[in-house]
Amino acid sequence: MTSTSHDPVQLLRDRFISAMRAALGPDCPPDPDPLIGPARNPKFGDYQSNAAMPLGKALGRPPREIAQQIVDHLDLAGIALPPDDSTIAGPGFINIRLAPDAYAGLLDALDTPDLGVEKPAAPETIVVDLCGVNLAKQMHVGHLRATVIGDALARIFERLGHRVIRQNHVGDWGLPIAMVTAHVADLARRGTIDLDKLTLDDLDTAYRAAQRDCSPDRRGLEAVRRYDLGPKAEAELEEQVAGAEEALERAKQTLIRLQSHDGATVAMWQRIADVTMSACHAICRRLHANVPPESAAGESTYRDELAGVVDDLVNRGLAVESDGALVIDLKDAGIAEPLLIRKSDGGFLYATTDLAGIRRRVQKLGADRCVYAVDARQGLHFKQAFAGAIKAGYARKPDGSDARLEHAAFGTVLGEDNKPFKTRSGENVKLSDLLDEAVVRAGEQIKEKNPDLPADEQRKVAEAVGISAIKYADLSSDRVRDYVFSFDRMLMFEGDTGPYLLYALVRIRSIFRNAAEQFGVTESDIDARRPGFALDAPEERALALALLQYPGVLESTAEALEPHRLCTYLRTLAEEFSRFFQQCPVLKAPDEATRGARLRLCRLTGKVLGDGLTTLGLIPVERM
RNA sequence: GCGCGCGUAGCUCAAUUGGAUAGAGCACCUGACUACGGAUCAGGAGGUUGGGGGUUCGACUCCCUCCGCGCGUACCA
Repeated sequence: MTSTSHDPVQLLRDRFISAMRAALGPDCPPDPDPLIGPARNPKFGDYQSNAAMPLGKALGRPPREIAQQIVDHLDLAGIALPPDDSTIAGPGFINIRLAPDAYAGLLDALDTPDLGVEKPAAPETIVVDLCGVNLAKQMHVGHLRATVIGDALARIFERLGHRVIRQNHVGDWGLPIAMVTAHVADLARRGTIDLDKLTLDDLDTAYRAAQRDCSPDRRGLEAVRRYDLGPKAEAELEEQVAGAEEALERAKQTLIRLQSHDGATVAMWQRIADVTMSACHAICRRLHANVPPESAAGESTYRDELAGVVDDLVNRGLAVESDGALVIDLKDAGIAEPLLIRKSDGGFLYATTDLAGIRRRVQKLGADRCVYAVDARQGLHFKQAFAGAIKAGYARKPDGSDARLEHAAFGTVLGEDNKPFKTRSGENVKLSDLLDEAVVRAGEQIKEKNPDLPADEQRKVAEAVGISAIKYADLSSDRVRDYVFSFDRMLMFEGDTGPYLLYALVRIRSIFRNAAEQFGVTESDIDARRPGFALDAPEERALALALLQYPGVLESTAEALEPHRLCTYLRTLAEEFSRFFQQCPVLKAPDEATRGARLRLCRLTGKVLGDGLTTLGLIPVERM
């Protein structure tokens, strides 16, 4: 497999594979992996191969001997310095230092419109489950993660040239939704609310009221009777229980009417859906998360498929009865807990819907890969649903293989007290309030640090910085871990934060504003003339090495479904740029050639940084 | 009970998936042509990677065991 890549890792990989084949002959594995990566420590070189040690183990020979053999057959012409005494080190590391004149060529090759990211040979269709709002409920921090992480993953796939289909699996069906529908209908009938001016706040309140009204306090009633707390308390609770049972019954009737497409009931439900979804889409737009209306694929859209799914599973003997319910046994997949697909009362469960969801994604949407950005607490559920879907053949692709089904699980957002992020009274924090506060705080800092910014730009910048800060805080640590939500930390303008990354880009923009003023040179001039890279200073070479890693980082981020890798990379890139910027004068460079070379380096850094930030879903600005 | 996840510097987090002397940021200390945006940079200090055992050339990473925290464990989604 030859590569036309300009990514040094790929180039070195090809050279190493040839060398390994030549050096080891029949001992060489059929698909040798040279294990090339950026050098762990710059003092050893720029890149390293770790292939000799595992080979030594496999062949039962000293790894250094194997390393020597590989090096003897290694042709590094045009890429790296020829091997010397320090090439093989330690137990058998092979260290590579790029040839000084290779840097410029590699960077020049990277400086294409797609920044070295090659179109995939076979683009995949990847369905990303994200956002997952519920009808009649405010979005909160949980939705923040599902939206921000899901959108970032989707953007990364898109950036790599895959076909991405976003699915907002809206919780818009079932008894809880029927409860709130019935409740809102009641309120409307009594004239307590105005349907024309219905807000999500109204619905959120109604949702909780409906939940309460439909939960009979039987334990309370028992307790009152057991401890004989008096006829008054007993009567109150009896009334509560009776009322709740009645409300629950009405909700069930409402659900039946919904299922049978009763006009007035459906209209009420639709009104609730419209209000919820327009609020959801407004928040997503504000978050710069691409969750368009057409990505909505609520549970309701599966309602007519569920009976078919269950019949199918029963007919094929995959689902069996157990205690009156229907289950799929998954012991052969190593899962003790069976997957419930129908309740003993005949109702379907969310697993049923998710099976139908997988079937639709793979069979109808053509998914090669289904990614679910969903809370880690759903781990067992997805393990079961995936195993069940595979067992049922719902994940089978036309070529006979199974689509990849992956749960991009994320941890809980915690408050400063290390407990799940809630208000003091134990309520979920509204996502919109959270965004507001981040923006206000960002605005205060911007006003202080850059008072000359016109007021309207200040507002725009504060919005971008505040939102980016929240998103970066959510994306920058390992997905599955819980993290503590702290405005103070995420909005620091230094350190590992969104604002710091935005700032690095702002400095580059500023250089070009000055370059235009002082020398009449613009970014598009640099793009057109493409002045040669110089890369004499160590800071320039370090920055160049960082830039060259970009395509590889995007790949590994997509493979692992871990946006924090891209975050870490961008922060390192920003740091390398700051070092370069500190050490190497650009506009005050000693001569015109150096100035041009450094402007070109700034330009390319700006492109990669800007591209990376956008790919994560952050919002770059010109000034801040 | 069983299962899953987590435990790394005072704090918040990384570690190319088994590689070299475990790295960053905050906070702390010392410096930087009086600043191409200092919202920066250079340096210092800070560690028995929860404990113990094992696997091997090599372990934060894999296996066993114990401790602590969180979550999940069939008719809610």
